[in-house]
Amino acid sequence: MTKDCELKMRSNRIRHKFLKFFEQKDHKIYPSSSLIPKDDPTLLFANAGMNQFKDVILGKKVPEHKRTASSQKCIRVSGKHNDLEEVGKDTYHHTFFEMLGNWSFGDYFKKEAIIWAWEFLTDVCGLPKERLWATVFKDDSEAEKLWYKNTDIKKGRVLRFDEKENFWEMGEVGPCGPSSEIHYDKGEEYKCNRLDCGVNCPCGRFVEVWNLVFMQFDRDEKGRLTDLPAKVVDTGMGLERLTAVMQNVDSNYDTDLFVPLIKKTEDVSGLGYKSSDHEESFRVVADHIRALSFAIADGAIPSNEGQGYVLRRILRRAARHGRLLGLHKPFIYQLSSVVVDMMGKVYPELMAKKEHVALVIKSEEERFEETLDLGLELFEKVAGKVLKSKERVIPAEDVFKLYDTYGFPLDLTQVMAQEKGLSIDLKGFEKLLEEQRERSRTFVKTISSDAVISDKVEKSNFVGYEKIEEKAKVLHSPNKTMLILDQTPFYAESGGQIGDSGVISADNFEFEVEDTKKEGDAIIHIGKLTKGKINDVLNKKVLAKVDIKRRNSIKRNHTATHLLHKALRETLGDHVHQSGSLVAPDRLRFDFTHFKALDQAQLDKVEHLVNEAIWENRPVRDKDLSFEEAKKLGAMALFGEKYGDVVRMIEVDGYSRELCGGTHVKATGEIGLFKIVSETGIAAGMRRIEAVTGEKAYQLVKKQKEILDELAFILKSSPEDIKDRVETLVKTNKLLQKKIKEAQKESAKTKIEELAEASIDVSGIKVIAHKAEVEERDDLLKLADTIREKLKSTIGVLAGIIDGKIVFVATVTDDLIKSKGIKAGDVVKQVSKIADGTGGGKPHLAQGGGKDLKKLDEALDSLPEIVRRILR
RNA sequence: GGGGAUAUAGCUCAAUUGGGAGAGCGCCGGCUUUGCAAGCCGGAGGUUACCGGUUCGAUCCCGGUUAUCUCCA
Repeated sequence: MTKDCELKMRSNRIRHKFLKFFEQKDHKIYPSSSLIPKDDPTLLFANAGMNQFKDVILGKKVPEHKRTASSQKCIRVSGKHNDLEEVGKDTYHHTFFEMLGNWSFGDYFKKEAIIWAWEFLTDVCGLPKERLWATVFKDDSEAEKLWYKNTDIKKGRVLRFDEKENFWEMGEVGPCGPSSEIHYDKGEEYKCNRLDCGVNCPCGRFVEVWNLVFMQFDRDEKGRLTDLPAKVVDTGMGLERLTAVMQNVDSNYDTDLFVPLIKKTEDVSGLGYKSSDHEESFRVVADHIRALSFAIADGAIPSNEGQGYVLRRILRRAARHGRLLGLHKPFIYQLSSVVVDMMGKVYPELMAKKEHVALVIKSEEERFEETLDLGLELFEKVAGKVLKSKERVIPAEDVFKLYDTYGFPLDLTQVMAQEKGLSIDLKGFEKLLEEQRERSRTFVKTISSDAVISDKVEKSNFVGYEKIEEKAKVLHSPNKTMLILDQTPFYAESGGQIGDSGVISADNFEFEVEDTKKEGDAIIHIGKLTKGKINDVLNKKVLAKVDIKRRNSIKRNHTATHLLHKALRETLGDHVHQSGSLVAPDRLRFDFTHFKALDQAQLDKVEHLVNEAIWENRPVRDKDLSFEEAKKLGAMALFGEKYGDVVRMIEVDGYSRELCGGTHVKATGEIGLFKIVSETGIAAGMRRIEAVTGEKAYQLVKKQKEILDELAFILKSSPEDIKDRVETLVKTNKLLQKKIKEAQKESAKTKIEELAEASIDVSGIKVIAHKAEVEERDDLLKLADTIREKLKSTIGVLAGIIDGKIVFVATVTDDLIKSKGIKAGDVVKQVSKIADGTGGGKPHLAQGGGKDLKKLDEALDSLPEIVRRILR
């Protein structure tokens, strides 16, 4: 092939050629793992090709294949050289990128890795040899020799660098080793002014294309290096960079991986990428939409914490740059379909979740508008205050609060301040931001590295599909609460199904298993020792017995989950995808993509479909077959789930096929009964259904029937008539309450008359002191109201005992407030004081209280004297 | 993981120093009218997120929990 032809090679073709190349070298091609790490809490997103092989590299798992290759979806948003805020400023940083890589786990090492890398770049990609340079670690003469001996790289083109450039490590401890990089020289015209401009120069003339890591050492806590028993080759080559080199363009954004996105943004905004002053904004939007589309397709959702919050920030940054392009309405979601069109064939999860991705992005864009609106309001308040005070600068505290608490972008504050002829205290702002950083930093705990190589790989054989009890040998016990056996019927938590519990026993030994988990190839029984010593059973035979009743409940719920999945797709459409699942003994929970709440009719239909499948008592079979075969049969697979060569398919006869490693009933009839308990929303475009089966479902129905019967009995009615009965009861109850209120008012009136008659005259003011039998504070207040309504020139103090304490309510009629300036608050304060309390309130009505019940009468009796005092 | 903020009627939000939980919109009913977000009158709707503390008394003060928003890591 000629060079010119190769220069136009499209990115899809480059990716394909890479994988084919290594397939021909006997590598097993792995699909990319999900961007959402499954079993790695230290990782927010997949960020390297090796993520999915971590357990193999750490020696926790035996590799299925010794040679593998993949094109891995990666997202990097933090780290030394990749800050989110930097993306778009230059032409080569990205949040989302694809990493091409090949691996050897204890198979070939440096020699082949170097030869093949060279062969691929020069032969397959046709890159000119005179433009390629290689680097090796300064102490790695072996690699240097291999380069010169096995490739026709020019003399002097293999350079040595130190740890910073050419030594790789996973953490403080664990596997590590030297690396060798291949760089591409873009040419003399890119040379910078530095005298020593060359490979690794920051000017960008030399592009690092490929990094080959040779893991050959294991570093322990003391920093000592020992040889790894099985050496590992781990390579990584960014597809975006390679494509830019291959397509002979300066910028990754000028490759066919980005051009369609930029073009679409041009269409939507009406601006030109190169002809406007907004190149950065175009790049930001094009980059971010890729990250958003892929991450959401893999099941992530923008939210306010962790991984979801990263997505939210990416989206908001894109939206902000969209605004710079004049796009003030949601538009990013429209770009997601371009991503799907470009890459949907390579990453089918994009295709399947197309609508979901657009919907989630759109609703998140709308949410951002709300945040901005709120911030706008606050800004106006702050700006108004500043203008009033005749200052010209918005204080740093206010700017920071807008940014920190309300998420109002700093640049927006700046622009809007300018429009009002104001400036902002930027220095002060930065100081506050730095203080905030410092605060956060001091609290960061160092995550202890789990990169500890076990001395041996423990492998437990799972026999629980056929058996629920089995004799087994105890291999290892990391601590008193964990046991690892050579084989076990205990199912380890996986695929949403929670781990089994049960008992592991031997003569004079008993271990209660509360939960079962998996780590690498080892199945770990977690629980507590109830008899004997663990040391007595190490390497000895024990009997592992699963709690069968619990297991059966789990089986029912798991098969029911498959039926539910199918019924949902039947009822709502093929856009429904599982996005989470919990299978427990007492309930099942199923999360899926759908845009709005299910109505009662839909829920009824789903529930009915599932129950129908149960009544038909369909046989349930499991089959081991190849992934391709399963796909051909139309089995539902979970995107992002790792599947080996051989997959297990659960087939409900004539109903559903799903890839699944869980335990299931033999026939659907065992499920008995299926009842949906709730349907709720958990995020934009996501719904959750909770349901019960078998005995739990029966108990639920039974309980409800009992409640109905009980109600019927109380209402002296039949379950059928309850509804009518309650309706009339509610009606009459309301009527009665109304009547009571009226009656109370009526009796209050007469009461008031009595009180008025019993009042004491103090200088022409009627003074009422009355102790009332009341239930609550409100009754006194209502009575006081009536006094004020019916009487003139009156001061009233009402007292009651509530919860063992005295409550006083004082009221003063309007004419007295106006003419004499008497305040109910003053009155109640003095009265309460006598009973060891205090009080206060408004002029016309006040409340107080006291703890000393014995003083109640004395307090009331002294009211006339208090009034006299106030009048003086 | 750390900091800041919010949680009151179906929705949007009020409530002086702690002292009787409100408005607008929406909903229901009536009247007046036949239109363009109509007018008038009446009504329903609240465990002030949850738990605890201080107090005679907590929407308000203090502590905790949960949810949401937001910044930092």
